[in-house]
Amino acid sequence: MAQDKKMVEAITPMSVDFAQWYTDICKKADLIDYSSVKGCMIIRPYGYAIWENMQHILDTKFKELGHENVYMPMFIPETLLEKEKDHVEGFAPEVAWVTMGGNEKLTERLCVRPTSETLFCEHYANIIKSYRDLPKLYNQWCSVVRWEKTTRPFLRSREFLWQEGHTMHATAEEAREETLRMLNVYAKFHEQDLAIPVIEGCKTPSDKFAGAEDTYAIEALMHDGKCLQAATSHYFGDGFAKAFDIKYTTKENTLAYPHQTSWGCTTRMIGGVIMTHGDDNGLVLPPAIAPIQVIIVPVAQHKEGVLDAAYKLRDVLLSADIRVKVDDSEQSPGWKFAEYEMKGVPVRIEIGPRDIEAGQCVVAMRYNMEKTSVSLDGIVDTIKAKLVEARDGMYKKALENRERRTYDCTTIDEINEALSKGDGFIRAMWCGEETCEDEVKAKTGAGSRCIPLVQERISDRCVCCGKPAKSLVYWGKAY
RNA sequence: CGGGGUGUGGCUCAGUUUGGUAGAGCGCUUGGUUCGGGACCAAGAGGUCGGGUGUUCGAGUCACCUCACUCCGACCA
Repeated sequence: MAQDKKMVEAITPMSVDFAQWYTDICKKADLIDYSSVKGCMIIRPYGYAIWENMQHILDTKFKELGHENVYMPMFIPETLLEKEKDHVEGFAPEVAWVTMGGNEKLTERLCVRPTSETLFCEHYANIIKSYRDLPKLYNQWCSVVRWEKTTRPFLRSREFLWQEGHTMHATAEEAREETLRMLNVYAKFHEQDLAIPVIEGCKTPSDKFAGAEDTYAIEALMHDGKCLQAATSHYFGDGFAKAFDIKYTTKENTLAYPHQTSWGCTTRMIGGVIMTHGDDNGLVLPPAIAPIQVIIVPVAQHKEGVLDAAYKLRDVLLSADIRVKVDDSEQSPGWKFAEYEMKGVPVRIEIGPRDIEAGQCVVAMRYNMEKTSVSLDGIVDTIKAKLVEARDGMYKKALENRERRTYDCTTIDEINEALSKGDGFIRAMWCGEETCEDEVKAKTGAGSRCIPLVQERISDRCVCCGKPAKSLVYWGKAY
């Protein structure tokens, strides 16, 4: 068996057409189907199970940190959306409107939420009266609508699932801490659970969220060298509080505006997982979010004892809280191998007459396609170790890809030369002027991605104008 | 929103140049043989050709309109 051979003919190879490869995986791994409305996708059970696993990990973490889940309406009256000027200007081009109720024209049109800052603010204005009411740490899981012009499954759909945290704090310091705390939650989730290395950073002023004082984000590098903003966390200061007249009485009996944050991540993360870990045989899922962590494929299952051994093995693993399944369908073993590789199941166990006789089974790892025979004694510990190994191996591979595609540059020419070898992260110094930011993008195609929290000084001069540099910036072509 | 590509059984596509009885492979159903990398044989079911309007004796095929998907740009989670 040649391990480097492409075993699934149905998927367009990455090297031939990365975009096509991506959509092939979305469809062939049964993650999504298209619906009859442009940009609105059907998330199928296998895709949704991935989302549920992501949700569960994050939701648990949010609650540990004191956040409470709520649900806000999906409609925002136009006047409410318009209360914060920058915010409405940022979102107006992509909101969907409801203008009719039944057969009657509404007196005020309703926006289908693109994000819920305004709704939270309206509510907070009603319930925050005293410093004793702070902080307010709310989160909601819902879908939002943004009328995108071009759409792609998970990466850019008109309706997408997400989580939005909205918090209110007595002081700016507290709110700033919260902003970074949640950014870190996202970063850890990506690195630990999704095995995706990320850069934590701050957006440049031109790239900030509409209405935010500071926008932070985590940026990941995909297999093709393009960047993906994987999650964001915003510090709002008291701008919205002022616009929505949210005031509380302090201990000293004075009136003050609270300071606000919001932070979110979306089903786009599934796209990030696909484009970070996937290969020409299909999806490769990190164990933490894989709906099936271990697939057991019985070989010659009609022979006596084979299925029983498979079920027994399943039960042992199940009792150790491993998400495991036996595929006892009538398909051939080869078909099953290919099928679960396409679906990215991290670990496959083959068990047939030869194994049973030897007290063994075959364990195949999805991320590197390695196959080994292991003893059935102590199988739980073996498989647990394999799942850890899968996460670590995937992370290492992704990090190597990022490092291979990260270039330090001090001039525009160097950027262009670096990018001629393939897309990736460009690290270069910046003076802080928007004109330079625009010029870099115009001349190289690489936009500013973020100002990393961990700063280094790779030169004293701006990569564009040559004036004294303020900060190191990551640049790249983005999804 | 600009530029390309594609819409024909569930899926992938041929047929469109030159208008004349709707095709293939895969999948599906049934029966049998198989089973350590997408098995094989036999029989069977399944399509108003994305939608609309027009031209024509006759349209999957020609014209116009429209919708969707997809790729490449600009904008965005």
